Amino acid sequence: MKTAPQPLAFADGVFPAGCPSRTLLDHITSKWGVLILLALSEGKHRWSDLRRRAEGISEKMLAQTLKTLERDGLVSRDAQPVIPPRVDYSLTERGYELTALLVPLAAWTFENAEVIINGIQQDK
Amino acid sequence: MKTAPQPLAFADGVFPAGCPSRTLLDHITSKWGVLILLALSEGKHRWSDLRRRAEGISEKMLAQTLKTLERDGLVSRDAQPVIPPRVDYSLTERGYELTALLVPLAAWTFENAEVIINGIQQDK
DNA sequence: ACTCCAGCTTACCCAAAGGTCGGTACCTTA
DNA sequence: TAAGGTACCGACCTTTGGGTAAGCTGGAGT
Repeated sequence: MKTAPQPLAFADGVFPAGCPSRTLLDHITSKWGVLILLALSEGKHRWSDLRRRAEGISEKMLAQTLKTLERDGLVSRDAQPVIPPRVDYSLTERGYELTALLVPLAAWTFENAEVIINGIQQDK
Repeated sequence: MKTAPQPLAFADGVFPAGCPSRTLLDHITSKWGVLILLALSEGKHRWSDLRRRAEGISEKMLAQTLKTLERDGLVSRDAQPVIPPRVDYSLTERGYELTALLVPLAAWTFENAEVIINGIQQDK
C-alpha cells in the first residue's frame, strides 16, 4: 500500500480505505471533535467550560471525544490533585498545528452558513 | 488566544446549537462529504470516477452526498443527454473557496496519520 | 443531614447513518 | 439472446453514534 509522504498523496485515491488517514480524519471531522478542537484553539478549558462551549454535547460524548483526541496526541489533559477536582484541557503542539488549519475552515463555514442553508431548501 | 482574522464569531459559543452553521459543518465534515470535496478539488469527475476515488463509498451514499453538496451550492451537476448517460460533477466557485481551506487540512491529516494512529493504541 | 458541585464512568437504548441488493432505462458488444 | 456498462432510485436491514440516567468521590453550602 502507499505510504509515500508526498505533498498531495491523495492524487491517486483520496485517502485509501482502511488507512490510518481515514481513521484520523474521522476523529478530527467527527461531530464533536471539530467543536472541541475549535473551543480549545482559544486556550485551555475545563470540563464544564467545554460542555458550555460545545453547546449540546452530552457528558458521555465529551468524555469520549476528549479521550480520542488525547490518544491522538492533539489534546493534553492536566489533572490537578486539588480539593475540588480541577482538570484543564488544552491543545498540544500538534493540536495547534491542526487547529491553525481548522479555524479558517470553521470561519468560512460560519460566515457562509446562513446564505447556504437558509437560502436553500433544507429537508435533511 | 486569537487565531482568526475576523472578530471570531464563535468567540461566545463555538457554533451555537441548532444554527445553520452546525448543519453546514455537518455536511462538510460528513464521512463522505470530505472525500468527495477533496476528489473534486482536482477537477471534474464522473459518477464512476468518484466511486473509485472515494474508496469504499456505496452508490447510495454517493448519490446522497452529492445531492446534499449540490443543494448547498458547493458542487454542480452537469448532465449531458448523450446516448450512454454522462454526468460530470465539479466544484462551484463557492466549492473552490471551501476546498482551498479543506485541502491543507487533509494534507496535514494524511501526513500525520501514520505517526498518530500507528504509534498509539487504536481500539476503536 | 441533605443536597449540590466538579469530573468523570458505566449501562441501557434508540434513531439515524450507512450497507446490501434489486430495479430501471438505454445502448453496446459478443 | 445474453451479458455488461452508466447513472441512478428505493426498500430493507444492520451497525453505531450518541442521548439519558444513574453512580461515585469528596468537599462546601444551608
